[in-house]
Amino acid sequence: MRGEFNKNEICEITVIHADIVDKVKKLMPEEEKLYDLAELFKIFGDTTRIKILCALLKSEMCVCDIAATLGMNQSAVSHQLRILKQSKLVKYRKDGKVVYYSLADDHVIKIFEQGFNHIEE
Amino acid sequence: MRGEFNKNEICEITVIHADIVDKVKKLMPEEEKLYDLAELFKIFGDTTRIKILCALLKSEMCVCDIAATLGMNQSAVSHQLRILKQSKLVKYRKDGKVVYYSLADDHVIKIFEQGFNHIEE
DNA sequence: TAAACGTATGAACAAATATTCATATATTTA
DNA sequence: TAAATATATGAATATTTGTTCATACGTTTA
Repeated sequence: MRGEFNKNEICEITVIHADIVDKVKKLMPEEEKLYDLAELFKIFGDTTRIKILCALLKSEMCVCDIAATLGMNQSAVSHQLRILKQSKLVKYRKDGKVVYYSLADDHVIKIFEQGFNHIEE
Repeated sequence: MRGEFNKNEICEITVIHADIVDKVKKLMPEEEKLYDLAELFKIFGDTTRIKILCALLKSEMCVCDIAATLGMNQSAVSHQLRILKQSKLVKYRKDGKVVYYSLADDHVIKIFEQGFNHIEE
């Protein structure tokens, strides 16, 4: 009874095709790289951030105008902008007390395109 | 003192560039589309699911082999496969009691590519 | 220089979600 | 047919995370 026996082992994982498991294990990218990839997509996995990025796709905007466009309060938008900034998806410039945000590069556009491709079919 | 006044209003959002806000509002995709886009990226925003997809990128695999490859228990993998299945990112076929999963189409590859492009610079 | 204003941020709270555990289901095999 | 096995799933728990509120910071202006 392998199941019962294995319950006290380090790991009760069963393997059916050891060859495939070995092959795929070798082909998998580094753990850290996959972690970073998930972290990146996590940024896109929030409606507020998607809306902000989508707005910046159309125009550079200041914080309060973004808030007005989305119908959200300034604080919520500011918090999310911080996350987008940390992920290097947006950049900003200051003009007096106004801070203008814009897309950091065109990766956002490409990622959006692929996303839309999937949901539109 | 507009700030204090507005605290009792429906909405205290300030607008600096009304023209830009109006323009961007018109150009924004439908709310529902953006929601769906965020939902899609949310799927990619989890390390376990990223690893599963990455494994399936290399080979069709059964549930327990995926679990063995990732060093996770069968239940956790099965739960995540259900989510991937619902999002139509993976498909499956049954052979006796074994269920084999594979990528539904090549959208996953494209989305991965764009993601890696961003983190690798 | 004091008030107003645009933005940033820490803390608190609420909601979402991933994993584990136990168990159910379905298929094969002895 | 009973036992073994591969997978699925509901419930519980723990963690993560988004929003709100209050307030701080930095800049402008009266």
